[in-house]
Order: sequence, then structure tokens, then C-alpha cells
Amino acid sequence: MTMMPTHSSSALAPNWRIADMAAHLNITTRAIRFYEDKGLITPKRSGGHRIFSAIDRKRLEKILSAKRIGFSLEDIKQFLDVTDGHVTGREDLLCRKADFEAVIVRLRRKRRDIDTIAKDMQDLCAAIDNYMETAPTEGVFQFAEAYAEKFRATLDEDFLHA
Amino acid sequence: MTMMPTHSSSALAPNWRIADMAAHLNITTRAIRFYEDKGLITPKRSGGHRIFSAIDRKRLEKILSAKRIGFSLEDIKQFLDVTDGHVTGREDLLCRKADFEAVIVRLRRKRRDIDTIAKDMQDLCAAIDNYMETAPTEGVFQFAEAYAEKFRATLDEDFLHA
DNA sequence: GTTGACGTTAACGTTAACGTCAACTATAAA
DNA sequence: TTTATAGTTGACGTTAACGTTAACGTCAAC
Repeated sequence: MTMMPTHSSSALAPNWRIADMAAHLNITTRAIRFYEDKGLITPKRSGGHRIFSAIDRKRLEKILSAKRIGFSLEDIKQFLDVTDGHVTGREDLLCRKADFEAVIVRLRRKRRDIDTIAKDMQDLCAAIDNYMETAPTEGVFQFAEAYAEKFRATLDEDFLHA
Repeated sequence: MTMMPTHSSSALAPNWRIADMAAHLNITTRAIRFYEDKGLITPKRSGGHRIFSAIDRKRLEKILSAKRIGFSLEDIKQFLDVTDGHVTGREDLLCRKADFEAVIVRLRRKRRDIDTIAKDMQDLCAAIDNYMETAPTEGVFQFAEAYAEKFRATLDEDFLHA
């Protein structure tokens, strides 16, 4: 007797059900249905049930990446509409392209924001470490004071450049 | 008669009113009041009116940076509570530090997400440019098809590594 | 042919981060 | 002193992105 591949997945041509997808991507089935309602994905159907391909999965992964960096589902739809070829007019395409270029600029700023905040967080962690070593039981407020001092230093620095 | 510095601002020791702050930071006064309600800022008062110092401004700028990269106001409050010295217990501080280190890890992923999406956007813009040059009036659907082809290529590549 | 795990749609509930009045007050200028 | 121009505190409205039932369909297995 030959082994029949299970309905839920096959290594070569995977076709997952909604729960499999949700588990793989660490989201809820509700979210996936919601994305379909919003027109972000259109998985195939088999007797009313949704069937997800590898392409569907890749698409969902991109959607989640975009979501993590703050894009709304509507933003994402704008992008997908173009890659899917739902925007065909020359004027429309050029308009979208301008939008995307503005987005790229904002992404650069977002990268800078991340670096700024990450540095602050690392400094804060280091300050906590330092506080733990140098102030065993006494001087409870020294930590905040030291941090505030550092904060005022960056403030003065900004004044010089402004 | 000596020039009296105006109430609204002085270069050396600026004290802005809420509308000035809002204009400088490109947000609404409502947002600023909301941040105060949530305990993120505590500007001084002068007869009921809020007065903002350079420190308040810097603090707000940090808040907006954090917001842009997806932190909720509650997240931001967690961070500020520590830097302000409202968290004094050793256990509490170590606990917060662990949270912050987890955040730093997520920020690294967010950076990667940004790079991924930015590259996709740049590719898409380039594809649009290319399409504009090579397909003057005919073959409306070639653009989407070309993009889909490229997409399948990255998909196959992922299969090799999985 | 029934069971049980999983799927479906439809509809209302929830939370965050403000927007939007409304009614009142404080300050600066005339 | 009056007036114009902000500023103040509620209180309710709004939007996005789902969560949460409710009520019912499907399908492989026993």
C-alpha cells in the first residue's frame, strides 16, 4: 500500500488549511479571514474551505513584515494592488510610484528612529547594570539622577547644533 | 526701555505654550493634552496654562520617535517610569531591564523588516520605471507578469534554503 | 450514519489614540 | 474695561484591526 499524502500538507506542493497557516505564521485564523475580507489575499477554495499555497504563505509573510513596521492594511493593499497588476494606467502607475518613493524616505527616518531608541534602551540597561553594582543597598534615587544628568548633557549638545 | 522677552519664547530659556509646541512638533494640542493625561509629560503651569521647557520638548520628541516605530503610549510610559526614577526596587529594575533587552531584540528584527520592505519598494519602483520605458502603449499586463515572475524566483530560492 | 475536529459566515464587542464639540476661563491688547 | 484670542476641562464620537460569541456546514474516521 502506497502512502497517500495527507490532505493538510505536502512537501512539494503544500496546501495548508487555515489553522496550519495561522500556526506557521503565529497569528489567529480570525486575522487571516480578516485579511481576505480586506482583499489582501485570495486563497483557493475546496468545498467552502480555504486552501493555502506556498505563494499565499509568502504573501502573508510579507504582509506581516509590513504590518510590523507600522503599515496599515490599507497601505499594504495599495502596494499589492500594483504588484498584482490591478493598476494598469500609466498615470496611475506613476502616481503610485511617487507614493512609494515617499514611503521609502519615511522608512529611512524610521530606521534612524530605531537606532536612536535602541541606543537609549541600551544606555538605560547599562545604567541599570552600573547602578546594581555601585549602589548595593543605599542611595535609591541616585540612578534616576545619574540618568537625568546624562539627559541634560544630550540636551545641551542639541542646543549647540541648533 | 529694555526689550522684555515675549511670554511665548526666549532663545536661552524657552517656555512655549501648547500651540507653539504643537506647531514645532507637528502634532495637535489635543495629542499633547492626551499625553499629559496618560502621565507621559508634566509641563509646568502658569495660572492653569501649560508651559513647556526645552526639556519638555526633548521629551516629547523622544516620545514621537518611539511612537513612529510602533511603541504604544503605555510602552513608552514603562520606559519613562524607569528613566524618571519611579521604579526604585532592585527586583523591579532588573525586571524592567529584561523587558528592555527583549525590546532591543525586536528592534533588530524591525530593522530587518524595514530593509526587506524598502528593497521590495525600490524594486517595484524600478520595475515601474522599466515598464514605462519598454512598454510605451502596448502590453498592459506585462508589468504585473514580469513582477510575478520575479516573485516566483524568490519563492524558489526560499524553498532551497528551507 | 453518527461523531468530533475543524471550517464557514454574520454580527456585535473591544482597545488605542486621538478628533470633535461644548461650555467656560485666563491673558494681552485696545 | 471690554474684547479678542488662546487655553482649560469634560464628554462623547471615530477608526483600525482584530476578538468573541453564535449558529451552522464539512469531512475523515470509526
